Amino acid sequence: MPRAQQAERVPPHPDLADVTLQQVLEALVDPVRRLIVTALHAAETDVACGAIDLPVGKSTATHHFHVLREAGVIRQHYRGTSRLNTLRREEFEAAFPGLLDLVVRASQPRAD
Amino acid sequence: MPRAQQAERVPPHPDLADVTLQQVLEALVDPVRRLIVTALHAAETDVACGAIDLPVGKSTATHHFHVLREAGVIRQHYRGTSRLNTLRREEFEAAFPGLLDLVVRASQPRAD
DNA sequence: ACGAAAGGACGATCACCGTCAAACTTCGAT
DNA sequence: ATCGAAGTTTGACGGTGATCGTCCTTTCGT
Repeated sequence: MPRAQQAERVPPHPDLADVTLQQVLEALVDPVRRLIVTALHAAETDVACGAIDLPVGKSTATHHFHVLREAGVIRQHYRGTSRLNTLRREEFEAAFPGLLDLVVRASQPRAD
Repeated sequence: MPRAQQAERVPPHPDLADVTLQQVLEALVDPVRRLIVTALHAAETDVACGAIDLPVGKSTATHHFHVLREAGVIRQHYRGTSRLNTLRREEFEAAFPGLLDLVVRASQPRAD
């Protein structure tokens, strides 16, 4: 095992051109996953999985992050024992304009 | 039974302000329902349920139209033995901007 | 009045997806 | 070297929703 220089292992991320609307809708239809999206949107920097408190167990959380990553919604990379997450804002917005806004907006208390 | 003048029975339609993003995403995540949306979008006038050919049986189709109506996506009214459907374009667009466009756009062969 | 056409209601089935617990892996710190 | 923290993997379970077939209802033609 090459002890290289902290290779910052990166799990596979899809090209957003290869992500289908079906995938994206399936990803965003789950309330827990929208919670994650909302939290990441509010964050200024990368956020570790455990830093977002979710109403589900660890393994389920892992699953949700996985789904979001495969749908091109978030980007993940390791740092130490943590996995940091970010929204793929611009990219995603370009591919599915308006969608993230809808999710974020719906999470806010209606204050018209 | 009052033989009134063809009362054009109308099933209950939700106010779009009462429709949640959750509902809408659940409605649009189904490919068959997106097919319906696409067909209605392409149509110039109201369309009967049977006029859209779907890869499912009659009762299933009825179910899908029901879900779409409850999610505020379509409007339905009877005419004779048929049930006519329309998209609630402006209303829906105002409540969930961009969503219908995403669905319609995704249904078209990628012709960038 | 009858029959056909267009839907709707109902019950059953089936597959999938979210959930959890438990065991395992990695990395950092002591 | 060891321990703990943070995730991951795996397998099992359960609920929900899509689907179908069948039967019922309504309305239009004739």
